[in-house]
Amino acid sequence: MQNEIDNVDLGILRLLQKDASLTNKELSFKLNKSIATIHERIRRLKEQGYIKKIVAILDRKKIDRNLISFSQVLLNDHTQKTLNEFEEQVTKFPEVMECLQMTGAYDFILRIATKDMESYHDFYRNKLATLANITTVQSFFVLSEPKSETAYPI
Amino acid sequence: MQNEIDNVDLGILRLLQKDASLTNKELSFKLNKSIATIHERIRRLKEQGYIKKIVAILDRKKIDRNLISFSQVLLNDHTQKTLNEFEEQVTKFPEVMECLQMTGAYDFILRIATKDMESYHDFYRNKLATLANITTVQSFFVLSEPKSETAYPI
DNA sequence: ACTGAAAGATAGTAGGC
DNA sequence: GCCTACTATCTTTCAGT
Repeated sequence: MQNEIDNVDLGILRLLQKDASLTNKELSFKLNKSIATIHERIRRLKEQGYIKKIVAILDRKKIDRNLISFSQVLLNDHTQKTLNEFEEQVTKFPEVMECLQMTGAYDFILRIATKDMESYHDFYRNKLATLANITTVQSFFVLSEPKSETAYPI
Repeated sequence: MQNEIDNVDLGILRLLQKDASLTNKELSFKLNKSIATIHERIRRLKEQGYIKKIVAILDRKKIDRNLISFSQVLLNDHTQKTLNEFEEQVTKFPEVMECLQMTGAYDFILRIATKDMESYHDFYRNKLATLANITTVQSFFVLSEPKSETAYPI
């Protein structure tokens, strides 16, 4: 079993990133391969970890997540212990959709989804700000989303 | 047709956000409803826009997107024309996965996915920096991803 | 609104090229 | 590695409650 990827695999990944509800039959037509071939390719792409998961993307406004905040966090120090503790605790908060350790002036960027500014404030005061070793938190809020993609162009 | 959502709908959304390859049969078992009911609920959730799309999430490192940058962009002015032009042009770049207009010191945050620092540099010099009306670009790079979720806890 | 069952479509498997 | 053909399973529809 080789670990290289060809144009058929790329085509499958390209299409499934945009719409994973496409059937093998539809893929086989678009990519000029038999259904069985498509089936086997998808099995391999999952097995080899190219496809991590298939998920439903929801309209966040419909489920009352109207406010997205990006919060840049600076910690007091950067010992293994402090970093691990912060990560462990902050990733437990359901409001935190994303926690990324970054280069630059701040240590982490958090993407935080809440119902509105009031619930963000509540999260900030009663959850985020209670964590140990935080020096600074700088928050920005999303005004509009001209582009938001999960699909990598490949 | 009512636009309210009940516990069965919530259960479906909760499960499909995590794994949209679940069959109606599996959902019907987990939620104690008939297959036909699940089927009808999902149809409605799509029709009403709760479920925007079903997508495959890829492992970006497997497809050679090893570097993620967050770039904060400040524009020269904030006329309708300048904002629209910037949005229109920056969203066309395939490297730009996300373009968010923000409150605060900067106007936009971009999430940029490239192969490595060299290809980021190429993008920056030959694409992003060529756009009109940019005052400042401040970029940070992802070191690690302690948490990265597409599923809202509901 | 929910259900069970029928009909049609798709996924998954196996054997041959 | 790709295909056709087969079987199991799933989706989709619909009459009945």
